[in-house]
Amino acid sequence: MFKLNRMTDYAIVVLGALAHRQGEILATAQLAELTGLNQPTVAKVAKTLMAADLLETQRGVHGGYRLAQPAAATSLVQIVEAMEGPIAVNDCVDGAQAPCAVSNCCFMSRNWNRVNLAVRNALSDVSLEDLIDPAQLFTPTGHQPAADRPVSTVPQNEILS
Amino acid sequence: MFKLNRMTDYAIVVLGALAHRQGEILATAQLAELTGLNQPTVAKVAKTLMAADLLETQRGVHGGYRLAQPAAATSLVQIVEAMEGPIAVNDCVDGAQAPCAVSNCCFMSRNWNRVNLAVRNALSDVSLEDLIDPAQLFTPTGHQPAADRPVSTVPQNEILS
DNA sequence: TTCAAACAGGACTAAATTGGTCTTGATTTT
DNA sequence: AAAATCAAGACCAATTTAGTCCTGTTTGAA
Repeated sequence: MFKLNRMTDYAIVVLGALAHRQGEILATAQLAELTGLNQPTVAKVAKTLMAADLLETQRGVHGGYRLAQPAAATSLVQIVEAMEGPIAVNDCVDGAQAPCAVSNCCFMSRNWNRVNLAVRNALSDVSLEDLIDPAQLFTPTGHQPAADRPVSTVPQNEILS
Repeated sequence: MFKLNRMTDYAIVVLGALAHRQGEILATAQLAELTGLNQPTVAKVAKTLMAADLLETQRGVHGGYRLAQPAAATSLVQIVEAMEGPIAVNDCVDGAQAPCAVSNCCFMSRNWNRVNLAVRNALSDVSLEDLIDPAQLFTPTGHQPAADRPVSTVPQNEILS
């Protein structure tokens, strides 16, 4: 558990593709080709990332998206919070807009904040630049768009080890 | 996001009630009364906690549940993993039973493991004992079982501050 | 011995969330 | 003016989660 949404996963891949071609403006169709995602999905992800100021847009014929800041300046916490909202293991912490669903909230608030902070710190320690190391990724031949669940065709052991 | 399931929230409350009456065997009906949850829900939570060896059971007429270990020895990470399975922000880490849903897995594995470890450490720093400080909680009068969404009636400011 | 209280282990349904697609409109370049 | 592209949001399908229920088994007491 504590799993990221699929959309966050997509966002990382899309941002990774853009980081790899830093400065270039890429249309959603190009991004779809590079990442193996469907174009509408890329568009949806890009819109969410736009709202968080992680992307810049250019509309019109040769429009598309580009990173709003250098890859080294974008941390995982920004990406995750852009896609999933503020980090909060339950409703009792930080913003605390909702009242406690059950009773554990009130007397646990301090501990929950500690947990949240640790998660945030871990995520902010990883930058987008850290993720695009193997440069051979994000080449169209390396991926094939699949109908419902695009899967990387890059051999795992080659990179992991 | 990164939010805990409702069931995990319930588990914490149930364990808190048991911790507060350490050693005593409480039936699900009693736990329901103490926590403001419905009895079937308490039963379900207890079964899950049993499977994780966090509770001991006594069957039969005067049966019920009791903590399997002292509250100080039970950490949040045990509770969370009991209810939600192993901590893994995505499928690329630790067990890694599933192949990468998208391509970010392979080259991010190291970073994801770092994040997971930080989350686990944060959760293991908080024990069940830390949670039952305000002893006046878990008195039947302090809660009223609600139909669908039991809400604590304890004034927040009194404890939080 | 019998009965009732309690847990064991699932199956099952309903609700909520998430993922993915589509449509209509605005903007920009050619 | 037309085509390519993003903007914004509605919408449906799939998945996950929450909650309930049913049929057993175990245990203590009458």
